[in-house]
Amino acid sequence: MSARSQADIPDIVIGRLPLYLRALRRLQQEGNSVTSSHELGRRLDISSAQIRKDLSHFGGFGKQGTGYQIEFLIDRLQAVLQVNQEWMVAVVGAGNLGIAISHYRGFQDRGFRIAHLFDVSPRKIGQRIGEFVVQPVASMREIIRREGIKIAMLAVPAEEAQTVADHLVDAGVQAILNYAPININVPPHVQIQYIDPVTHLQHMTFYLDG
Amino acid sequence: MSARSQADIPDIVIGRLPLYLRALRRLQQEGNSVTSSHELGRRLDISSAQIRKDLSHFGGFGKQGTGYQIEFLIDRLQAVLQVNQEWMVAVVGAGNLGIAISHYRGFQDRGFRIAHLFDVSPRKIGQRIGEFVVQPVASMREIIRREGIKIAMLAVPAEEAQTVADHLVDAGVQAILNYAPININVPPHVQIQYIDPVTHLQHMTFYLDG
DNA sequence: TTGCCATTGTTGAAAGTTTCACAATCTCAG
DNA sequence: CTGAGATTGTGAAACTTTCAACAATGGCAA
Repeated sequence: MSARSQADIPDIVIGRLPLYLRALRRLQQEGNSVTSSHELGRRLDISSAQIRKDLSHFGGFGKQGTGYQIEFLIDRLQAVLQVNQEWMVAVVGAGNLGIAISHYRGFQDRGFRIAHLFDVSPRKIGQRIGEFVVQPVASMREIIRREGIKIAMLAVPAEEAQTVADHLVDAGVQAILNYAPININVPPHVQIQYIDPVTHLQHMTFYLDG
Repeated sequence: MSARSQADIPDIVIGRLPLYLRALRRLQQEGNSVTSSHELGRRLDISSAQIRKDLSHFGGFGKQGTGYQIEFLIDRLQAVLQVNQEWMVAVVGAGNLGIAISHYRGFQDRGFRIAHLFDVSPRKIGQRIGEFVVQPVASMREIIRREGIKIAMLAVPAEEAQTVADHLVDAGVQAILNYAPININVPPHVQIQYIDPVTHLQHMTFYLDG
């Protein structure tokens, strides 16, 4: 991992912080104000020692004998992950998936807001999808530049993913969440993550009998 | 990981096999018939040594001096992952996400076929979604049992995910891909994997400047 | 056939990650 | 105030994963 590697914390630790955050918000919703590494661990199926060690990278957030103040810990983790602000996100691809993403209400309160939905197809451009009007990929670069958008979600066919990613990077995007079932190459200063349900399914079928 | 741990191969290795498979199919589509650990590694951003070591767990698939026959390697990996057959999959939740999943054409040729789409809402039951008619969750157990379905995708609200998962396990499902943004607990003989785009986004924002 | 180049499979070392175990410290009841 | 019980933060140990290096081997050209 590159760039801001804040005091050299392992990437694998960073990857668990969103899970802690998600579980903490749930605990809070359920009416709790305090929790412990044991309780969190039980819920997440992660050892309590691991949770304590992960959190200790960022300072002593807990209190011996008592545990962690949920609200305080949520605040600190949001600050660490920089999701105590709202990031604008561009979605590219207005097929079934892009449309489902655009309708999803779950980004809002976790630090993200979809700002634009792009597609190449003349059939789709101009169409209204929820609160968005599909915009042409041709104007993507200028819009992303102008609005300083740093994050994009890629929901285009595999064949187009690399090309679109190149355009996004050129426009200044620094983080891409790629839903296309293909690996894409980006410069080292750009973050990339993948979502491909089939890889998860294939991982699980290894263990099934029959 | 539990159950069939075929000669004790690390789970992290199993998790990479679907990526190898995906890249190999792409290489094949592009007209290649042979590849090497270096070429695969370059595409996947994984070291060639790692790829050779991973593959060596399952036997010597390559030839010194030449590399790997793509078609042969695809066959072997599909056999290892047990995706040289077609698994029936049940989708639970006919919201935007469940609908997008049901329309997705990308499962077919990678070992999976969506067999049913379930929902609780009377408004949705009976509705036609692509090639499926939404069926009541009430009849889920019987259908899954009868047809011997082993895999389910969960696209219901977080609040209902644990309950639905319990029903699925009770019905005999052995692998669950959970799209709800919440951790769920299942017995050790059941595989579970998660897809939550927000956790990926939050992972990446850690590294962004600003 | 020989020699050169490419590439695998494998070993052992290095790097990274998780777990253990416990002193330090906090809370609370008596 | 004291002692019991709970829980954190952490250094060291155990374990896992990745990487580097290279002998062995195959293909091919001359």
